Amino acid sequence: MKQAKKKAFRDFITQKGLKSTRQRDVILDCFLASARHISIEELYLKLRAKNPNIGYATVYRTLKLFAESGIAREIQFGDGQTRYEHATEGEHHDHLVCTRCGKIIEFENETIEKLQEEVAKSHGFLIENHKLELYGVCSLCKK
Amino acid sequence: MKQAKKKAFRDFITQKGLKSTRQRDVILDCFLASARHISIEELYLKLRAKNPNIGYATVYRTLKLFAESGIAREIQFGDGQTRYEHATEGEHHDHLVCTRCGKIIEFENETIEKLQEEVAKSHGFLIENHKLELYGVCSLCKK
DNA sequence: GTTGCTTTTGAAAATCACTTTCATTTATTG
DNA sequence: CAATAAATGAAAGTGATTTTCAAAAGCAAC
Ligand SMILES: [Mn+2]
Ligand SMILES: [Mn+2]
Ligand SMILES: [Zn+2]
Ligand SMILES: [Zn+2]
Repeated sequence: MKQAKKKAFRDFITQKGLKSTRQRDVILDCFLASARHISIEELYLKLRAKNPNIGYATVYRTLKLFAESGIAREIQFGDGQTRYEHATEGEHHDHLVCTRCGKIIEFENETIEKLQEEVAKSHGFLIENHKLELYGVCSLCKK
Repeated sequence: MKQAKKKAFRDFITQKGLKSTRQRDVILDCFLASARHISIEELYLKLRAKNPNIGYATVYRTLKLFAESGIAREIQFGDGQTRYEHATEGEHHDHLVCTRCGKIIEFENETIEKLQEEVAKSHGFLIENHKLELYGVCSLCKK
């Protein structure tokens, strides 16, 4: 899993004629070792702990590269911070977000996806991507 | 329709012990006379045309009040600008957004909504609200 | 209507999340 | 080893939104 992503990113770097740098390696390792849906700030702080002089801009730039290479996906949950999650080629899921504790659950629902296609078709639209987020209270916070 | 919203906002103002001001009236009229999904900047410019000294901050503050009172809903289509749309108590719809021309189509799909509830239930979640946006190419832009 | 107390307003400054700039450092290629 | 092109980090810049604060309304209660 992690090795596959590392290889995918190395390939991306090579094929684009970019350079392999110590920073990119460190950021990739840290990202892959992190929980899903990490914010840039969170990742940056985690990185700074072991690499006190890594630049803020470098983290931003590198995460964009991860997304471009397909190993990460950028997500916005509307709290003003961009988050990145691990992505895998051809995989897709949507999110349940607890508005109390911030817990995030991922889910896939084939039927919903099909219905989305139908809605789009009925309006002559060709879907490129979509965003489905369910906000509410998780089982623990319901107490 | 418009009268109902005006009354709803007046009631909100009264019940909250807020004041009725010329600015709030003007902004409400302009908002109600505008197309759906208007950005704050757009509304501000429209307002300035007839009220050259209305403040930027006042428009921001007032739109938040509209949302709080239930007559408007804040939406983010990921272009970095907050938009507001007319909202009606008990009504809900989702969006199809053209990534080429910006066209927005509203739709409702009962089946999708029911399936969302099922997904939430299966994870012990209680949904408070949700966001479903389908991004793609509209029929005109497909040419 | 005047007074007195609050809330609201507008202009400007501040904030926040990012993005750009640019001089310096680093990776890669011959 | 150069030579060269890309990457980095610190700091400045952006753009949307928010806050600050002194002046200007609202809204009672006289
Ligand atoms: Mn996810
Ligand atoms: Mn709408
Ligand atoms: Zn929770
Ligand atoms: Zn279009």
